[in-house]
Amino acid sequence: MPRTIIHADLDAFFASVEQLDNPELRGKPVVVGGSPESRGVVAAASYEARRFGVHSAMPMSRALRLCPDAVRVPPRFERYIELSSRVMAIFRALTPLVEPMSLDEAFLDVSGWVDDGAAPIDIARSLKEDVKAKTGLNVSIGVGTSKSIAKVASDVGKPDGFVIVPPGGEAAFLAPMPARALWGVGPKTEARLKQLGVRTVGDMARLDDAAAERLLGSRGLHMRDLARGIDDAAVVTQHERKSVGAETTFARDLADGPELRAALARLAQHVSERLRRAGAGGQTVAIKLRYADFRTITRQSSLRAPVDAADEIAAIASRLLDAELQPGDRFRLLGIQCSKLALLDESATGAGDATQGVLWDEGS
DNA sequence: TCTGGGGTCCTAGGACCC
DNA sequence: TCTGGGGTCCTAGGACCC
Repeated sequence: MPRTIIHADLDAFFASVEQLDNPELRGKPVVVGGSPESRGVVAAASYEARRFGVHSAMPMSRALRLCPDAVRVPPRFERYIELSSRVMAIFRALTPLVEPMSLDEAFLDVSGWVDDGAAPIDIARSLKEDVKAKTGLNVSIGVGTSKSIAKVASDVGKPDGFVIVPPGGEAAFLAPMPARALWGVGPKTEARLKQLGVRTVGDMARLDDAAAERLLGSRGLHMRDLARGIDDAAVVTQHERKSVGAETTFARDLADGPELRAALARLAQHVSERLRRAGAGGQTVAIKLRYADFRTITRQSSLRAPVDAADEIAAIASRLLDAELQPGDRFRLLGIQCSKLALLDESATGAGDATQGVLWDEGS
């Protein structure tokens, strides 16, 4: 019996929320993200804005040049989290087997309903209609026998997509797609594949074991299997969190001094609060430095015991920063990250949840 | 054109141990 | 006195995802 997996992806989520909450923005190009003066990038663009070539992760300065009539809205994460929770609750009313991938995206395993005689198309349609009726948001739906197929199916249907890949039709569905369509094939891998004439997922599917490993490394066989429509990864409802970090890009490059040190203290405070909320501490503290020329380094230090206090985290981060400082250095970004997490306080509000991967934004 | 912020996983070299 | 081999941990960088 094949599984039935749904991938559900809210369309242009942050931008759609802004249009939902402010009717004046409907039908207009909307870009959500930081200001061009503070070196912001696009976190989400409405489809009206995308017609001008605007997309996620694009520098806001460029987005506004491409689409001068766009309305820029700063992100309101609390609101996105609120709506995301409502959507995830709708998913969980259908099945407990929900794996959120971000605020706007999740996998659902509805095999149980299908085993009981329900048709995948009916389950998926009612889910889509339910989200629209209860939140006003459009969700693109992909249905297939695996996560990988469902994901690609929801991608190709966007926006307001509804694509069902029947069992047995996986390889034929994937074959004409560009290799980049597969999860895990990014710009670098795509370029390497292209050099050897591998352009489509179908080309990838034809690679023999040796060629797959040579081109794609240790994950080669797995990637090649994905290209063949073979994917037995389960929908996982709980993920263990591995790290907690915070970083900030400055509006202008900073030399060492009070401003940089104040930023470091704020970042340590932020990371500390999130660790404590989860009842966890980190046994490794790392800093990330991006220089004015965009060169980026990380430096980390492992401790004898996990820490969660802001002043301790700040002290370790300061030491790492001091060790790297050279006269004349200017920085555009500073980050602090704690990893090797351990539970310190089981009674904290989200203990157990130290673990949970929750709140990513959409972006790209 | 001038490049965010939150993550995960993989690789590779060196230290260290037996 | 020319030099094994395996395992594990740590560090740093990079690809990738949303």
